[in-house]
Amino acid sequence: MGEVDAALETLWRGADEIIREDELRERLASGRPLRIKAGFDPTAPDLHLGHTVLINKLRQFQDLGHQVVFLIGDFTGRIGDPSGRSATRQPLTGEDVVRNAETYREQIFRILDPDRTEVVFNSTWMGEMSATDMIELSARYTVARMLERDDFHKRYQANQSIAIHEFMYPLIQGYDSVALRADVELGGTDQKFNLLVGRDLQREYGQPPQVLITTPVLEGLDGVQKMSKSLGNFIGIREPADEMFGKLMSISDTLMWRYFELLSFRPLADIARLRREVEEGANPRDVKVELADELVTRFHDKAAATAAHGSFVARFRQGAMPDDMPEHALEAGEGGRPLAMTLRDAGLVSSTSEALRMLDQRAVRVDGERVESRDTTLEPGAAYVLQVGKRRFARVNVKKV
RNA sequence: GGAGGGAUACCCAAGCGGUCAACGGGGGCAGACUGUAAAUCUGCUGGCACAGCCUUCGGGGGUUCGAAUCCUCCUCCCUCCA
Repeated sequence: MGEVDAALETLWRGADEIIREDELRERLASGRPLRIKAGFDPTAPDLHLGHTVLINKLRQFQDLGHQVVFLIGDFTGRIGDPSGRSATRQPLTGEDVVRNAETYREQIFRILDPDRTEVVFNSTWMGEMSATDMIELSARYTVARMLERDDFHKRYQANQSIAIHEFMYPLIQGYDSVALRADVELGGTDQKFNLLVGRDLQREYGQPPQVLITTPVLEGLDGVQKMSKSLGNFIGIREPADEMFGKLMSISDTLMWRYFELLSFRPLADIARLRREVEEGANPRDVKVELADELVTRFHDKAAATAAHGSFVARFRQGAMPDDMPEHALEAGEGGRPLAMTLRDAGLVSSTSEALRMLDQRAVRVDGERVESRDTTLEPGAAYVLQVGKRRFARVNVKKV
């Protein structure tokens, strides 16, 4: 198998579509470093594993010797949100953008090679466009073609409003490719239309059209909905090692294979072997541990992963307490401190009512001993380890008044 | 500009004068079990100084012994017509 074939095979992994493969092959064969573009929203710089599917692909290109152009869409971000209804969204200031960009850097370089990454802002060229330039750009695309985009099409059919400026976003995104002379652009499957506009505009401006690679949307911890911060089903790449490890262990045995395919860097043959082993009776838990270990190592380091594994086993298999837990010093009134209130004040539950429910459900432990009575009080002058469920701990020092 | 429809707890969604702190589902949490914070089963899912009390059904005012349920005004959303 030739070098180009090997490269293509790597690039296909976890990719949804490559448009067009023959063009990509040709460019890879040219031997020159290609310019690989990926655009990011200037807001929400808290990246999670879902974002890394695409970033991993950028990394693969770097490993093959190509240059990544990490585009921050600050121009569009400063104008407002494209999807009509969220008029309340605050436009970002220049300072916000700079700060967010810094946060991006800090995060993406856990995966990307800084020497082969260029971070650019589209305000650099968009900000200088005159009204004339803008109209010229708009003249290169038609309403009918815009309406090909699924969401525009549906809204148009359903007689829902489409603001004119919404048409501008794909144009601007496409023009970015022109300005950057992108060879390849990566995006989620939901970006396909916008990416295609880039191809058309490049042709309009006399450039060879970029190759598109779309990456699938990663499911969140629930295994059904896409991973997103707002749905709360995400694993942030800046999360502490223990948390990351635990969350990965909490995904279902089925979802685990999807994560292997899209997030692991292990060869596909390895993964196929693991799958076979599980089918033949190996414990899927142990395979999941390997996945958790690899990913925690990537975003922290090997030592952190080992430690996280250790505390996971200790806590969930052997019921041990975590090494560090939040501590609180609280005062007791006459006759001790009611446990329910204390659980609330220590932040283990959100209300005394919830504390009482937890007591009823036999979920509360004090110093490792299960407590069920609603009327339990804690004697002043001592420290206690309080636990709700398997994961919530706090150390409380009850002081005499 | 005109005519209708809607707004219920984290989300979806019942309820249409008392038995409603409000059915059901999702999500979340907990317990059991277990080879995992998998799967499965069960329970819980307004607040409080908790066998009682207090505040919730878009907002205000009203009718009534009693309202999420009826009347009225207001706000917002949607559909159709222009």
